[in-house]
Amino acid sequence: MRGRPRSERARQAILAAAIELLVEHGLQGTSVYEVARRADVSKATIYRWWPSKELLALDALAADWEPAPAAAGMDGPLRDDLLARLRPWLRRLRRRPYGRVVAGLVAEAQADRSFAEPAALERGELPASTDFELALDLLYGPIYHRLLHGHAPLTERFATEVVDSVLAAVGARSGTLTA
Amino acid sequence: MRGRPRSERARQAILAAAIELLVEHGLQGTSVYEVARRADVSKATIYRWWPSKELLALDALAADWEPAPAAAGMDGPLRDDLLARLRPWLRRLRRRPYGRVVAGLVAEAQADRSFAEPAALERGELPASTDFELALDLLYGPIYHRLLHGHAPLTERFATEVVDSVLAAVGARSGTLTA
Amino acid sequence: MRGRPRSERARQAILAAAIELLVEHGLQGTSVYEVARRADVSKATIYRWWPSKELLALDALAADWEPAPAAAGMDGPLRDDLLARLRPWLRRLRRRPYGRVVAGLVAEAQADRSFAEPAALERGELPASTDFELALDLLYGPIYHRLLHGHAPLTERFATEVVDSVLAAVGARSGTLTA
Amino acid sequence: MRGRPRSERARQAILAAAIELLVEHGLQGTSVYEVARRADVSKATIYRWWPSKELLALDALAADWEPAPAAAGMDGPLRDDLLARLRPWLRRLRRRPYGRVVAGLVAEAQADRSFAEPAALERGELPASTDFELALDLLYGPIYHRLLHGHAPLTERFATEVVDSVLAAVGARSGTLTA
DNA sequence: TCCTAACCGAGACGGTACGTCGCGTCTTAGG
DNA sequence: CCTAAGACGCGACGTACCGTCTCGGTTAGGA
Repeated sequence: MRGRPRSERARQAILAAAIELLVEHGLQGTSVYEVARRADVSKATIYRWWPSKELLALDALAADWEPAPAAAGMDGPLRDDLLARLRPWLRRLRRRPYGRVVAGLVAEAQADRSFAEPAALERGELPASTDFELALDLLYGPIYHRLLHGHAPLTERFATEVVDSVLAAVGARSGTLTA
Repeated sequence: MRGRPRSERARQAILAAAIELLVEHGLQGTSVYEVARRADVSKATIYRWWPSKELLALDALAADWEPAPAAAGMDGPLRDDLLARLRPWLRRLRRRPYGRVVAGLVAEAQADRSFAEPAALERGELPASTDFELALDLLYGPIYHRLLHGHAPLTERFATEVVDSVLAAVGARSGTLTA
Repeated sequence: MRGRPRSERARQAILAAAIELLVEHGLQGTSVYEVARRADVSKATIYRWWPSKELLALDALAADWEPAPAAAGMDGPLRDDLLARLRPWLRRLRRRPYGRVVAGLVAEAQADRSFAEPAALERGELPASTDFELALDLLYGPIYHRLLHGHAPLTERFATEVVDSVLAAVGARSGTLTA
Repeated sequence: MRGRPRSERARQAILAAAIELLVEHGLQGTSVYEVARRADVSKATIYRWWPSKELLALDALAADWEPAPAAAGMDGPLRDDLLARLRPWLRRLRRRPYGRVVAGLVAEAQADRSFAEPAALERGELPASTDFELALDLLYGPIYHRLLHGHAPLTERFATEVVDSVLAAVGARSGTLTA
């Protein structure tokens, strides 16, 4: 590889400054200039690596997301598995007011659906008749709703209730679920 | 009251132009100048009656919402009542791609919670132990999720499934409801 | 005329700030932002009326040029007439170090030739054989040279010498001039 | 002296690319990056040997100037000597549109005065009363004026006329010279 | 022969200014 | 009192160049 290597320090400083400003002021309220200033970096350096403020925000969000906790067991009952996945997610959402950022991003792009996909379907635990898209809506919908609406906290109990609600719904529809 | 009266023609033209541009380009992608141009109206006239672009968007959205269908019966079973309320809502959402507007508004303000509040609680039909906030999340969450995510259509069937899911969940938690 | 009228105050403040910065820092060293700041004006207002920094500089230069002193008599001998025109010009050039600005502008545009054109030729005082372009070079060239080079002052005596030089040259070539 | 020697190929390629771009786009319109690209050279290599774009331009201009034609005889009459110096200069100026470069450089630096200085003064041919600075203005001024203004070609005849004009002027002032 | 200093290309970096765009405010003239 | 027209201050946008700075790789001497 030729040329001066990309500055790792700059990359991290940019992402750190970005997430800081984003959770505080939201996507609209965050200017690239201010990110550059806080990161002690040139604005051009930001645009060299991120084509827009929005994609920087997406990246900053992802980077702030602590590395997935191994996701561990794939073999327990579905309920436990879903909870094991949701809980750390909510824990992170509680730690910082990501709502403003996510709301801004939702206005531009689509969220990623890669989270639950492999989890349930591939293991065949869900009744064959289950509408998978529906399950996603029932699972993610309430969480996003509460996150964006901010009318109630994203507690552990809430996670349990959402998961149980999905399982009850799916079970009710198929009449087969153990849950 | 003296002086020239407010131009009703201008009001309607503004709202019509606004909703048109909003569903096409989203909140961010819509400029007040362009709304004024399309409505053949002065920008100042817009700001005389709406304090900001966002509030204009909210108003334009509300105005485009066909007048509520009387909301009629309050006395049927809860399931029928919820469905009677959701169905016309989804019908309107299917008519036009409101997703982009709503996403933009969510990024700024909070949605209104006035819809379901009177419906269920006041009638005491929900089990006493029910977490009302949770019910709201379970009901609205999936709909917003599908609206904003756009991964599947907001069909009548979807409405039924969401309502049934909420009732199943609530029933499961309280041990009393089978719907 | 409809709409808010252009702010005369802004126009003058912009031109004043511009010429001030231009004579101090030259064309390159003057930023539109700084002009805006000093004039207590928005940068957009500048670009609304001047398409570029260079054209603003040209305008600022012209505006700073005190209104031509009537140019009066057209009937004296050519020598007196040329001197009457050159003197106030040099006086203004001495007042402020326009060299830096002019140098910058010369690098972009062409100077105006409207000054001497009507003066001599139309009065037929110059010998018919005179190469008019040459006369212009002989008259303006030394002045610009001294202005841009800055190696000697633009004195009254210098003006006299340049004019006499031109007349001597032209007389020598034609063998007819009174001078 | 150890280490890899400076690449002569790079030096020449840089100067060639530079003068090419300079006469085409002027000093402002020429970017160091583009010079590097055309010369197939690193930008750092340019800055290792030239401290700034302007000094590179000066060097490129000098390099493009064909080696002085020996300047030969110092013993002829002044008129012949001046013409012998001016003619090749104008010939070069006709070859390429150096005007844009020179204008750019004038805006930054001062031209060199080394050309005519030794020529006349040291030989005592000019009347003692002559203002030497004035002679320089009268000689160079018209040439620069025509070069930068571009209103007429820098012909051989023009050179003759300028020289004669200077001599006439100087002669007229001193009352001794007829040239 | 191989070490090592000075070179070279590539290209990322901090800065600074550019010219544009949109917001929400204002100042006119006119209905 | 309302309206259209449109200029205004503000502030962010994304781009372009400047001159500096690492990198890895190349090319001579001197040991």
